[in-house]
Amino acid sequence: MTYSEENYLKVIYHLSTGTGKGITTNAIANEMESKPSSVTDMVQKLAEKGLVIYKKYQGVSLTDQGRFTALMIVRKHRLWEVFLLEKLDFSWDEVHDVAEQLEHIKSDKLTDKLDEFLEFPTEDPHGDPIPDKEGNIKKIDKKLLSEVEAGKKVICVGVKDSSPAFLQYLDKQQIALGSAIDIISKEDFDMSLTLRVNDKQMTVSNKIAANLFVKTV
Amino acid sequence: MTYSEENYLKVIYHLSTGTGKGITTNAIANEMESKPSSVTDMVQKLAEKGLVIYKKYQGVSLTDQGRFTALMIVRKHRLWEVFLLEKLDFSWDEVHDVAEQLEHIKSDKLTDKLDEFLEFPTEDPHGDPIPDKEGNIKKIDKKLLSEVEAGKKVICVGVKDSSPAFLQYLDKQQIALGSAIDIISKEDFDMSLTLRVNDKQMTVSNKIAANLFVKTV
DNA sequence: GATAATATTTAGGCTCTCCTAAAAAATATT
DNA sequence: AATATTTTTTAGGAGAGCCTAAATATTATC
Repeated sequence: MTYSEENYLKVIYHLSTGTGKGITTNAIANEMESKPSSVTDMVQKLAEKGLVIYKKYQGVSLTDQGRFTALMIVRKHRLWEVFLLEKLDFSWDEVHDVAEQLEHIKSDKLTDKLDEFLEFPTEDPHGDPIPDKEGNIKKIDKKLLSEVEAGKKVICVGVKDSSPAFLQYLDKQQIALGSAIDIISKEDFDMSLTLRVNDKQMTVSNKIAANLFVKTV
Repeated sequence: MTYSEENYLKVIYHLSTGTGKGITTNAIANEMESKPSSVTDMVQKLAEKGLVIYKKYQGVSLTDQGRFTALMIVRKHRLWEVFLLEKLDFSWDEVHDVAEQLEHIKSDKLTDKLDEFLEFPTEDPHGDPIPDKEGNIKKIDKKLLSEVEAGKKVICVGVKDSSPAFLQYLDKQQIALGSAIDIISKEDFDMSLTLRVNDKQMTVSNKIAANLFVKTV
């Protein structure tokens, strides 16, 4: 399994969650920042190896074997993120890029020992669940802040966008995993929200709210 | 800097220690388990990038920039070895292969934070010195056990061969870094040695003795 | 349902890193 | 010193993974 093949499987996995349909060539190319023709090439190769199901013009989906492989990469990525944050004092906006490299290290023993060293975490620093070594992954009950109606009290449980820019914004606003958020009002015109977080009132745009996962309490 | 380029620099670095002369194409090919013609290709590429000095048929040597790059790879390799052994309970014969992958992770922050997390170790689990971030590497006073005369008392400070087979042999004989060894006698016929280690007497072949670094006390 | 727009695939090419086989240089042998 | 042997380089090619441009299929629009 090459570095590149692993990245394709991971991207297909991420695009698949939620959709039962085939993932389009264009969607993959966008996510990989490559070209559709490159995707077609690779997808055909992955299909020959039995990792994806692919019919011309019909999009692609993971086989059981492909999904398991993808889950093991996601597992490694998220375990390393926990390691970087908890043991090496990285901030949550710094962990992703390094984990992107570390996720490709091949050693089952390393992965399992790391898991043990971290005391079997179930979520990464962005609130995403960590698959276990059998590929089981817990489903986290969450919705986007933008989808909750005004008046509700919620708790921040994750982020959709984990780019440094967004994560640094959250740090600046002192919003972290576990933060309690009161939704005071919603502005119909631009869907912006007025919130109370840490006893402080603030207004956030719809774009912010559409990238923050919360659970209602 | 690609994975492959880094491996070439590392191999050239290791073959260079001790020799002031150019490293031959064949020596590199042997070490890399590849072909001399492949080495010629890569060495020309590294020379264009200013990482090695190369004249046809004259062998190759590292430039300052090439040596520094190699030292940073060695630094990462040895730090990861310490991590695997001390934090994840790997045994000393298991660390090398995984460190071989981890040494290519690119993040200065990661390397330096790892160094700090491990409390700035100066040697790896095989007794080899760890370069600091400026590329300084301490010279360890050591000689091969096979070169010490009978009657001397020495302490094990490292291994030349770090293959699992050899390291497992040492474990079995309860020889570790720091072990005190009395050289009782040397057999002229086959250069085997009779030793006392941990109050136990044993005989080791010249091949063993020629792969164990010791310092005299 | 025909045509326009979009998405996808194919064809052919490029770079990287490796290879084999042949040529050239260096070294060893007589 | 001339020849044989070994080492090294060159030439040409293969597979991976990417690209652009062109062809083809699908979907949207009238």
